[in-house]
Amino acid sequence: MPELPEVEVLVRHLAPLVRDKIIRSVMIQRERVIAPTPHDEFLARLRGARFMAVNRRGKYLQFRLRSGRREFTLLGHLGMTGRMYLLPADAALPKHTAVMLSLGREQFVFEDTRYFGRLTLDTSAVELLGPEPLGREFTAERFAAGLRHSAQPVKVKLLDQTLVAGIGNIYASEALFRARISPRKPSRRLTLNQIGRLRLAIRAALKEAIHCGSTLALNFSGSGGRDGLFYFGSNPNVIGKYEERFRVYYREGRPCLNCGTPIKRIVQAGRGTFWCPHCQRN
DNA sequence: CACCATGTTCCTTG
DNA sequence: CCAAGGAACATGGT
Repeated sequence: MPELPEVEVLVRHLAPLVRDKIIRSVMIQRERVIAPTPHDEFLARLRGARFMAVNRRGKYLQFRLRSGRREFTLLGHLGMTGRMYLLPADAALPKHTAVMLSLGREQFVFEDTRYFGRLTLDTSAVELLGPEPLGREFTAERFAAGLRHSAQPVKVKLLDQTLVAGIGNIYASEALFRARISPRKPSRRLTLNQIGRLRLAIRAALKEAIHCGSTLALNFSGSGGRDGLFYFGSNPNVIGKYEERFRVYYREGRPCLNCGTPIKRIVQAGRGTFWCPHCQRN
C-alpha cells in the first residue's frame, strides 16, 4: 500500500473515523513493529488515550493522542504490506495482525503480512526526512542542492527520504518518465532544466495518485477485501488496475504511451526500474 | 524450485 | 568520515 499518495489517502480516511475515540485496551501480537518502544511502556501510554488527529509526514502516519493533559504522537509506517483500518469489535482479526487497539464498539487493526511496518512511540525517524514534495519547502533550489554532489543514478537518489520525503519505487519511475529523464543519469549531471521538470513531475504524479485514490470506492475493512490502493490487489469493484494507473511501472514489454517503444525493466540498487529507452534518453 | 514484491536499516567496502 | 552497495528483515504470489 505504501508510498506517499496511499498514505495520504489512508490518513484522510482514518482521521474522522478515529477522532475522539478512546483506546480501551491494546493487543500486541508482533513485538518488532513497536520497537524500540518497550512492551510495557507501549501499553501504559496507549491505554486510556484519546485520538485527537491524524497527520502524514513522508510515508509515516502520525496519530496525535491525548492522555489527561499530555499529548503525544504514535508513529505508524506501513512498510511494504501494512494496512490500518477499523473493524467491529466482535470481528475476527486477520492472520497477520501486528497490533490491535480496542476502541469500544470498534477495533483499530494494524495488519502487516511481512511485518516491515511500525507502530511505535519512537518518533525520531521523522526528523531525518527531507521536505514534503507537495509543500512549500520543496523548492527547486533545495532539490538541486540535494542532487548536486551525488553520483548515484537519479532513480536511486529519489528513494533517499532525506532528499525529499515520500517517493517510493513506483513513483520514482513514474516521475522520471513524466520528466523524460533517464533513471540511470547520475544525479549530479542533471541540468537545472531537468531538475525543474523532475520537481514538477514528482508533484504531478503524487497529486494525481492522491486524487485517484480519493475517488476510488475504498474498502479498507480487512476480510477478503482488498482496497483499490493495493497495487497488486484485485478488487473487482474497483477500476484501478496498475496497468491503468501507472505509465511505466510494471509495464515491461508493453508499448510506451508516448511513442510505442517497449518499456524496459532494469535493476538499480536491487530494485526494479521501469522506463522508456526512447523517451528517457537523457 | 526460482524469482519477484509498495521499505528501511544495518553492515561492509572502497 | 563519507558514499555506495548489498544483505537482512518475513511472507506470499507467480
